[in-house]
Amino acid sequence: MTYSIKEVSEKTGLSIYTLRFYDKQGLLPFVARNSSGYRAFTDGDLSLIHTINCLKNTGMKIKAIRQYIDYVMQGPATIKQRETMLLAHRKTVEAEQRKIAENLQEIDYKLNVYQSPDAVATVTKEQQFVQQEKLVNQLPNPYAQTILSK
Amino acid sequence: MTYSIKEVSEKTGLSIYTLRFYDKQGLLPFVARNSSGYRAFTDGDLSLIHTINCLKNTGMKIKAIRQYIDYVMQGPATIKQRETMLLAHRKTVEAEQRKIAENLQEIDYKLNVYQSPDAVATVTKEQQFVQQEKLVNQLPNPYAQTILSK
DNA sequence: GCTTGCCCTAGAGTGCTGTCTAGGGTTTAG
DNA sequence: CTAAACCCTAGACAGCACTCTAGGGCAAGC
Repeated sequence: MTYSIKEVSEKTGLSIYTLRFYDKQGLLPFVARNSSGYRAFTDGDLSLIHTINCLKNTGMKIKAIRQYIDYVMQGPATIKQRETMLLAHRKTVEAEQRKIAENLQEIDYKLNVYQSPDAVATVTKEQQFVQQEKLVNQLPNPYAQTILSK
Repeated sequence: MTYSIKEVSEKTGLSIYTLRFYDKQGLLPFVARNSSGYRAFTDGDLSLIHTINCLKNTGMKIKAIRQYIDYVMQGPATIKQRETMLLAHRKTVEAEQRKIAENLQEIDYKLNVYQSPDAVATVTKEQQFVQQEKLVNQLPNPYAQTILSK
């Protein structure tokens, strides 16, 4: 049993365009063609596409994914290289995750300000401060309202 | 005290090109100009650029960041809208984080296979399986080595 | 007054990842 | 036999976020 590109598109959520694009980029060298030149996807192919999707979803570049797939196509001899690649990738993904978490914390800090009962006072004070800075340096005030008490 | 674009570039890690690009995109309407037409960044401006950076680092699109900055420029009246935006953004970032974590788990599964003492056997068996699939469906075998023990 | 090292704008170019179009072949049901 | 619904390729186009170039202004030191 094999699947057409449309069926694979529905199974994976990748558009037909994307599947053909990936093929063009050398990500799907394992997909065979039938006698009419149509792509005939097997279950094993789907499993590999799933792996490609995981790598893509974690931010790996297409060029790097192609490198990984190339290793897969060369068989068991490249297990060590694959391990090295995936370890390095995991490391970068984890670093990226940490960075995002940190930035999210700063956003949460902003949110706390906005959700506090003193939000208006805090924000007004901040705006006064930046307007004061512009004033001191003889710069135009770019803000909508001028809020400068005394 | 104000900062030149070069100083801000060094402080923030954003290239001068990127800072000017952000300005062109309407992300820096708060940055004033001195008498020579040069951008004069204040400390308050740096703080806002920091916020922009947090939003960008968590994947917010420039267009959405501009919307947020527009709210900031309108003063305390838009606190509610800012809160709504940041809450929605936090939700999408958290969803994205979860998705990445899930995909990373699948990559870890692959890594476990590669790191196991039976790695060669497992990978060989997988390759035999996919080659068998191709054979059964009368498709060419795209793999480097044919490993098909009876 | 001239070189050096900044600053500016407008707009072209790049890299990546798709997405779509044009032109054409195949398969199946009526 | 033909219409509908698939499939194919090559290559154009798009969206995003920069990155760079060309052409020119300003400020400080020699």
